[in-house]
Amino acid sequence: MTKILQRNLYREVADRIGDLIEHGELLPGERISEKQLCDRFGVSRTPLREALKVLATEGLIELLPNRGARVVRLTLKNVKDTYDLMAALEGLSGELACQYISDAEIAGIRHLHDTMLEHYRNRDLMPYFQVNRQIHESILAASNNDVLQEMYSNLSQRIKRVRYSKKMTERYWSQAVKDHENMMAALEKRDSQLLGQILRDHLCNKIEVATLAGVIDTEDDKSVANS
Amino acid sequence: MTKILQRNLYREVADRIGDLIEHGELLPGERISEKQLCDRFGVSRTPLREALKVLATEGLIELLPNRGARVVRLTLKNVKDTYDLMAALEGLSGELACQYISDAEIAGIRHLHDTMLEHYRNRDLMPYFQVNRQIHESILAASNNDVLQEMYSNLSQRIKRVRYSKKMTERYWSQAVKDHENMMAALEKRDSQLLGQILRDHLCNKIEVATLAGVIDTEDDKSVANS
DNA sequence: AAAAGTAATTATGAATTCAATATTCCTTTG
DNA sequence: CAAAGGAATATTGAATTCATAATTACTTTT
Repeated sequence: MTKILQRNLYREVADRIGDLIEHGELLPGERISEKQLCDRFGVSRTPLREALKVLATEGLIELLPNRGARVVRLTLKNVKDTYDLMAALEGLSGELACQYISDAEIAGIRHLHDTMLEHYRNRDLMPYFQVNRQIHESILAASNNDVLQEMYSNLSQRIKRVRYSKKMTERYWSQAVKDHENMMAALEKRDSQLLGQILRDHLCNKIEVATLAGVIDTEDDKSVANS
Repeated sequence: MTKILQRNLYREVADRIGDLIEHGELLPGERISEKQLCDRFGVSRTPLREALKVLATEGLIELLPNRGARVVRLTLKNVKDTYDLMAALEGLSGELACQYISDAEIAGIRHLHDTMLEHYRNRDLMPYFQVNRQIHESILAASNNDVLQEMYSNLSQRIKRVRYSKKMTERYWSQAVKDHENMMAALEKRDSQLLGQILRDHLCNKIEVATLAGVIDTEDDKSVANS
């Protein structure tokens, strides 16, 4: 059932440019020079330009006619909009998961959940986040909706580079854990409406938005004055 | 506030290929010949291939390495998945719209609603659908979430070509109209939770899926046997 | 010296060319 | 006569080339 991954050069290049953006080697608002990237990757302009077009449709860069491309500058509103959307998608994933998930899968998620609680008790932030993500991904996978998963991963991609801000107040954290307790209960009862509701309201997302205000691109970084 | 629409050649070509797919001039599973389309549009292969890459990202075609491209074959599950997702997005659009919508905008939608009822009373199916769509689009626009709107229109694009099936049983139709009455009421009260719920459950979508079974691409049309 | 205008340079947009892979058609063999 | 093998053809993948628009550097003028 493993998908045949087609390795076109353009896709390879697009992924690597995506990495550069994610890791901050290409900065928001920064002009992307074709020649520079061609030299860097050792490819000609043809596949590189194809990659840029794809990245533009994926929402990571924007194309300025006759003036090249630049990394999309994420505004606070933009990120907030994206999180709202992702919350809705998570809600749907929960509803659908309840319909399709197997006992074994639930058991797997229960295990992740318990592991996460352990990390919470030890206040191990990074492992907590990692398992947390695995839980959400497991539910998404159990949703049995390919289109949903595709969309979610696209949105996730877009905001990856600002998602590192992992500050977490005790108050928010304990609430997030409570949410997860409720999620787990709803999932084990296969209560699709309830799980959907919890996931839509799960404030994990809102927390991040709240803590993001300082991280988001300001208006005056690498941008060139445009007419 | 009107966006400067960039008119790259590749984007133009992508749109026109999209039209060909929508109108059934390129059939699902059909092999897309680059040369043929180049001649048709009078462009070279460079912008055409860029267009194909973009269309693949948008989910309208699929690229087979070294074997060209072909129109995505929509399965019933695929369409169902897409509708589920769109319903979730509509729900979100309703929730958000309640927060941001102005009295004037509500009045506008009320007017559309009354017009739609008139078409329903006269059993004018096409005008009914048209105004119906306008209502949903107005709510979406009032959501004030650009990312949401972008995603929705992409999904909409994908299934456009099977969305023509406009059969409608009396029973379903009257239920859809009732849904709309409730929507209108929720919107005028700005009850975001309620409107969200109604839109998620609005069976307009499910109707179409139900009537689609016969329209969807079968497994044996234009496809070439692949190893 | 600052601003405006113009030439030179550079970067992008698109077509063409070259290389590699797949497909077709024909021949050969069991 | 069917199936397998191989040459010829066509198609795709990627680099190069040509054309056009934008940017920069320089000159001129006030």
